[in-house]
Amino acid sequence: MRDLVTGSAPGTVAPSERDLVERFGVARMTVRQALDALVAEGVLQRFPGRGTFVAEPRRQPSRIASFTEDMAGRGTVAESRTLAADRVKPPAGVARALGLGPREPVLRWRRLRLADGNPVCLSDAYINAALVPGLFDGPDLPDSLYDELTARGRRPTWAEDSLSAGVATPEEAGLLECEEGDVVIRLTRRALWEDRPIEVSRSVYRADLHTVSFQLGG
Amino acid sequence: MRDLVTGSAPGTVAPSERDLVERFGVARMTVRQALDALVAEGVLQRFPGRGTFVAEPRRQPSRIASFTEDMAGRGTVAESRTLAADRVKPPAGVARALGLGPREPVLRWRRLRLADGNPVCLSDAYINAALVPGLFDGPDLPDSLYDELTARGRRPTWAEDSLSAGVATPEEAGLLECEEGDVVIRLTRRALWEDRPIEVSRSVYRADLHTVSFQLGG
DNA sequence: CAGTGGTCTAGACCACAGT
DNA sequence: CTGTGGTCTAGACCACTGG
Repeated sequence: MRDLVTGSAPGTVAPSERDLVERFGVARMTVRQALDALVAEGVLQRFPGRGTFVAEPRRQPSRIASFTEDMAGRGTVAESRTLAADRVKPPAGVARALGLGPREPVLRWRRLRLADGNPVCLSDAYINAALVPGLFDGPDLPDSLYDELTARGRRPTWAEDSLSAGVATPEEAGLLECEEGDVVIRLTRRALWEDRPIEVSRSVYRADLHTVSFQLGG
Repeated sequence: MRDLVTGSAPGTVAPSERDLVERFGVARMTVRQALDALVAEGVLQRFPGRGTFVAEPRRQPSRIASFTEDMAGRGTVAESRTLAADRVKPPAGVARALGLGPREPVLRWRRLRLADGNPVCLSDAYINAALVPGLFDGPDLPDSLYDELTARGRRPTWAEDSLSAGVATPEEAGLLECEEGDVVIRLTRRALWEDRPIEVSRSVYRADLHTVSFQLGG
């Protein structure tokens, strides 16, 4: 069904509903339900009295992207160096954001992120261990946190990113290969899976090497 | 129809489809179409074999918000002081982002934004004059750009916000009542209405007074 | 005018939950 | 087992568009 229109240029007329009824030997309500799905996806657009047309591709709001995906979208090569991957007693703010008590197990994954070879970001991801058991137990660490969460059916379904700006601490400056006091962007993400907090991350970006962007819908 | 469930606690069972058929003396396909709309809105959720239930309120991704709306969402009072509202020859970058030639008319609205009385943001909004004719021609300026665009059926349908960080210039520091060299967040918005660029704005926030956040979906 | 999508009817059979 | 939503049929009338 989808084959009839996908690949067609935006603005192309789709076959009329009554056409499809004959072609597939099916009731019109059935045709409409199939078309309804495509309309909901934004593939088709209906105009009463005129017909059904292939829609202009919709601009999408930002989805929840990982660093790797973000960089891929910019056409730059992301690298990652793990500085720590362990079980920690979470900082109080992180425990609160994860909705966990101070004793509940939390995994931390500290990474230095490079874009095209330059150190742009230092990130600490705190993960609710109960939702991703054995994450660090394999012989190797996962290549990508979000790929691993996706593979386990735990990819975040909602997230809030909060951005502030400040200056690099001595430790941050050392890792990011910049000067103490250089301007940095601080990004905190709180990510939920099915309304349960699964990941809280704190990232520090070198402001001279990185801008952060978001696409917003209607 | 909507009255039957709205206001009910999440998790409440809705009347079954066959119930509604009898109650309204209508065909089941008709009932389903009505329910489909509520399901699409996220008000209801269906479970095959069990029934239809009032859904948990969905977390929403960020919509395109104005400064005023953003502040209202945080429970703080927004004020605005207009520093300039005029027709300008746009900076080259702005003209490009608006998809206009350097000669086409662009309106600029420069405002100082206060939150709870503190100057937190200096913003320049550049507006495609052709899409909002006579915006500044009335005896008074509009109270809110986005309210005015909404009233004219021109509220942006899509936008991209890009964030970077830096330090305040002497001019910015003077207006924002901070020190030259203080850390600031720079936010550029490119807003489209029906795929046509309508507004480009550049805002500078005092990093010590403001954080920016975005909610992301799936 | 003929053709389009929008809506509706009064049935039907299916797969699936819970008892 | 009964009741639920999921899907489907073979019609019907309406409002709207375009020639």
